[in-house]
Amino acid sequence: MATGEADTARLKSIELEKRFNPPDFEGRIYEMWQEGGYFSPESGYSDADKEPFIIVIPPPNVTGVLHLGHGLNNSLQDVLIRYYRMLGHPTLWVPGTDHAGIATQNVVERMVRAQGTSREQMGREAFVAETERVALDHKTTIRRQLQKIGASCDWSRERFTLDEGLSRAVREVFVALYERGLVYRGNYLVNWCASCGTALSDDEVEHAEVQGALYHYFYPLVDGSGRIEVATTRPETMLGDTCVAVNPNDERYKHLVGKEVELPLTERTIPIVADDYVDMTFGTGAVKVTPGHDPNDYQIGLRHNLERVNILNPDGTLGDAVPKRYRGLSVPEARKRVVADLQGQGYFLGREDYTHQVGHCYRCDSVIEPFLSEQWFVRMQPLAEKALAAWERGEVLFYPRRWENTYAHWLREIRDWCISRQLWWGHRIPVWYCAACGEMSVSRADITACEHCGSAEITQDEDVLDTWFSSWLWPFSTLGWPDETEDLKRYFPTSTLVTAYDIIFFWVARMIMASLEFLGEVPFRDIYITSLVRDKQGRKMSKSLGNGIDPLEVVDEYGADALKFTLAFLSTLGQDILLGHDTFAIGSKFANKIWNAARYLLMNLDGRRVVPFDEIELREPDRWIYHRLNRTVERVHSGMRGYRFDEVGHAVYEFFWNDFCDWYIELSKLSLYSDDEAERDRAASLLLYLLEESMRLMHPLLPFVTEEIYQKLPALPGREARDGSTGGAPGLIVARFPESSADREAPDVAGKFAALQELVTAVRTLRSEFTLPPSMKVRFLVRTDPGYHAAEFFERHLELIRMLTGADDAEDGIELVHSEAVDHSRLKGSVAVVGAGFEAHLFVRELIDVEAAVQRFEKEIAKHRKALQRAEAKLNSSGFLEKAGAEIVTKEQGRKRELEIQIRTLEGHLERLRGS
RNA sequence: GAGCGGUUAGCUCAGUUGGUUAGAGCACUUGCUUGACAUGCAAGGGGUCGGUGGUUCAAAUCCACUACCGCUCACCA
Repeated sequence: MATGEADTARLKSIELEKRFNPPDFEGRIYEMWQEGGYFSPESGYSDADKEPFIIVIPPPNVTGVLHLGHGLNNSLQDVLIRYYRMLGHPTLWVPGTDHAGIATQNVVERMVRAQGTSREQMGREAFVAETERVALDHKTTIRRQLQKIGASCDWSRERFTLDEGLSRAVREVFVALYERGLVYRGNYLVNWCASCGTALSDDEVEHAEVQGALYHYFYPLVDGSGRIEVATTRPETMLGDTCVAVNPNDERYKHLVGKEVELPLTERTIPIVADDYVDMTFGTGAVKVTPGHDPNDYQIGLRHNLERVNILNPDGTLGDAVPKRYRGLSVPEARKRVVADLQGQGYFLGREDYTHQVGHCYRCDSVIEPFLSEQWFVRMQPLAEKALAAWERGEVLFYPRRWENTYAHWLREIRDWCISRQLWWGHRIPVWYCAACGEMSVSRADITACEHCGSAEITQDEDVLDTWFSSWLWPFSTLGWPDETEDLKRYFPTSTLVTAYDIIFFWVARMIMASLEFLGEVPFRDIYITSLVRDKQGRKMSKSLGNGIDPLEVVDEYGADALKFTLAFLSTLGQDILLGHDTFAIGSKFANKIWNAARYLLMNLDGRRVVPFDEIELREPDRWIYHRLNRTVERVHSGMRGYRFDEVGHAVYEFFWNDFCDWYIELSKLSLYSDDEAERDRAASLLLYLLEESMRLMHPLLPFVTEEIYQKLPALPGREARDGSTGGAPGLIVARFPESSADREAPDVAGKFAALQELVTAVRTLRSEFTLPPSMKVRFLVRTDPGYHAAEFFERHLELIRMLTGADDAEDGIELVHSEAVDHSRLKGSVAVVGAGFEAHLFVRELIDVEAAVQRFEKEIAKHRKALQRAEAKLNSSGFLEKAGAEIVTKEQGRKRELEIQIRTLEGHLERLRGS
């Protein structure tokens, strides 16, 4: 560079706030990103030849606000998005929310009840309008929260499952599946939640063990020839019994098959039938059968052509099918009365405690009743087969792999999907029933006349569709399907799905089904299953336990970077994360470290000139740090590719803190404060280049602090931005991600530098053990074995060693000797520390406790002897010598030699110490 | 009943294809106002890898059995 330009290129020092305070810049930085349009795949900062990288957000429910699970999930999505964006891929993260039918309706119902009204009083239209208002509110909150944690979603593409376009997708799919015979309507036994007032799919029922009872009683034979004893956990259902079943091979009952029994408490008589289903060994071997209220009984009923008696009303009370005295009672009330009546009338035989599994509503935890009703279903078998085949062909990959079992198992055991919900909040089922001809019309568009007879006397199905019936279309409905939009062409299929394991079949498997059915391909290739967030005791975070952590509070307290970095750092593949509030100190401390390192470097720029990188002579310590950086870059890339966020976090943490701050910045002080102007420029420039590259490397994990620092950096010549301009990118967010390169590899230098670190640490350890404060300069002599690989390296970096060990500044502060041994006379007054291939003698004998030093040596010798024994044992074993690889044997031999030397050396020192 | 995961320092977790003295963060001990950082610097102590048996020259790492913890799935009245 021409010296004439020098003055104009002189830098001023740059001030960063002394205190690292994320709120000072996070909001401003996010705004800058948004205004720059960087969140869009068409930002102009991506490479034309690269594949787009697309994520669709798992849409949070509009029921509430984000919890820490969302914090984790979205932080990791942001890490991926930012990484691929910096790699130059057109990158799109589609945000949005889910209308969450039951949950949201429940929330709003509670709200209106608190206001003294009710859903029924308000009427459907007003209630839905109110729900829309609440949903909008929550959508706004959720968006703000995602922005606060730094999510770089493309907000111009935000979607909601009830949007016009997505609703059209829902209709298209419903009607198309109906046309293909995959959607049907029928009167079947479904899971009914009386409290929510709706049917549920099988997957929405959670089984829990309940302490109940097995009630025994009998039914008398009509012909008076005897009786048959049954046992049940649900005696009240006997009011809907339509037969008693026994096993056809059961000798005890063979003669009774075909006979009738009286059904107590009712006026009815029912037959005894033979059915293979009945287990002769369980209970009495005779089963009361209620096809209207038990799935097994339902099957028996089909086989024997039995009547199905529905004893319940939709609200869970007993209905008109039962005798008057039981009508209107709740199930528990009815159970009591039935048992009491059976006792009163002499049918009751006793009860025994019995624990069994009972289905509960996943939303409200009420007991689920099998309930006979008219519902819409999806025939899942054909869809499941496709989804299974796609997985078998390797078209989707789970991280970690073991979740594929969950996926495959669910698909193999697939059952039809009940999709109607007796709710008001959701996609209204697009079916109209005609009062005139009795036919139904299934239509993509709203209709005003019956498609069969043209009558206007039609009414739309009152029910709405299961929320998941819209969620399963999310990866393509958000991109515009069923229209053939540009987005759909460009950005479907997406790249990676980041979600939790509890919705693998609710959502993940179904999305794959829907995509295969309607787009002909899987919606994403990689499925990253996040860890589950728990509290420090390992309990699931929940509202009722009050042990949840609000991600926004974490952001307020520590900053969004701390949230993101900590979660990534702890995200090992398939392990739950235990978190307390203070856990986020991990990220917070690291961000603080970054801030302060940058602050220090930038405050020391006054009068410096940035030397173009190509003109800088890289010396050994520089080659060492670039070697370390190169290895780190590789670790980061492989960690990102394998969704090993913990690896990525640890890699950058170790590099930046341990290598760069603890060693490189420290050693650079020698140059940075030298008298030589050119040397200072050289050092400052290298530090800036390293800082800049570190910011790029760490940006996905700590986007805010790295961007803030990046914005403060002076222009660095030779750094080309993604848009072709020089001196850097307009935002770190679109700067180039570091790539590893072979010419940065310097294993030889790295090995020597490690030796230097070993020497420095050894000296420091000795100082520390004898409490020689850093301010006390010491004099020492280093002897290296002949042929020691780092001998000349030490020679070349004597000043460095001097600085790092706190050695005396005098000419003879450190002396290096390369020979087998040192004259004992020269070691008077020293105490030694022994390393592999070298020993250091510190002349501090009069300052230390000799007895302590003796003990130290004894301990050291004992340790080495043990290791030597192990090595010798190996080398004496013929098996080892014959079968182990030559390399390993050589290594072991070298190790043995080294230990022998060290022990001999240590023994010599010990002797001299004792003799003094 | 079936399947899956976990069991490694006081705590929370890493540990690639089996190969030297098993790592990290936190906590702990000691010493430091060392030209940015006490959210810091330097140094240190602390595990033989749940148990048993096996394969191997060699196992935290592979195999079998077993114990405990957790999760998921499952229609036995």
